[in-house]
Amino acid sequence: MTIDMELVPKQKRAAGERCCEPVVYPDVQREDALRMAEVAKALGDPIRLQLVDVLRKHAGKVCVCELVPLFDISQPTLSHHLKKLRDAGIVDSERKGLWAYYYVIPDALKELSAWLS
Amino acid sequence: MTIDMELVPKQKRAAGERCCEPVVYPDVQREDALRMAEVAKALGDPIRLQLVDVLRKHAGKVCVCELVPLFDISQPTLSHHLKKLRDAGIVDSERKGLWAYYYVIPDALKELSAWLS
DNA sequence: GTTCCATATCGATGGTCATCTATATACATA
DNA sequence: TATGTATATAGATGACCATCGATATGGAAC
Repeated sequence: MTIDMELVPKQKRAAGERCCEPVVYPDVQREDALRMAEVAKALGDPIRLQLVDVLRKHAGKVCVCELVPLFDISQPTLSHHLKKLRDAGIVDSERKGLWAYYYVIPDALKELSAWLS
Repeated sequence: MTIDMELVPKQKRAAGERCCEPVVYPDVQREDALRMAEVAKALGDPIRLQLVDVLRKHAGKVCVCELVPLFDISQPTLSHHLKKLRDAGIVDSERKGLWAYYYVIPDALKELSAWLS
């Protein structure tokens, strides 16, 4: 890309000095950033991060009733966190009678993980 | 770990049925989760995620004056985002005269990246 | 010294968040 | 049908967030 000289500080431009190397536009476009930031935001709470950690450790699906006693929060608050994770597309759930089973959606963390590494 | 039978629903316990496999405690402990969630939270905004993307593309340090025109936000708002990233330990800055240079701290994203993959 | 510039901070605003208690929902048991 | 149980939703509260315009800071140029 070219440099818009209007963006280079005037006082230094006269002396031919630049503040730094030409800037590089983000490789990550706005839409990619929105998608990945949504996932990162959902992981930006320690309880949700631990929830995802527990769910990922299980091959199968985990009952909410097993998750509640792991955390020092009320059941509605846990339910709220699970909803946040579901809204972010990280987990999904399945109902069987009274019980609800949650699991991590395969590849849900793939894009963010790839960008991070 | 052992299962606390008090946590297993009573109606099903009588029949010997379990809701799911025994739960596994998070491998990620509270302190690890706090640390990683702090990083994830800082990346949980599309502008900050793009900022980190731009900074990572540069070997050296990038002047704030080059960053401002890349985003459709005011200079104070950009400054606020850079502060958030610095508070999260993701970036650091250096002043030279009027200009401020930001760069990604090596390995700042390492722990979260490793956990994600 | 005075003016100009890049960046950071301040103060306000409207929105979102995590959490709780209380309640609803929907299924199971007796 | 009546009662109990697992989960979700509703409503409230106090804290935090992204954003802005205005201003402060502190260095550079004239």
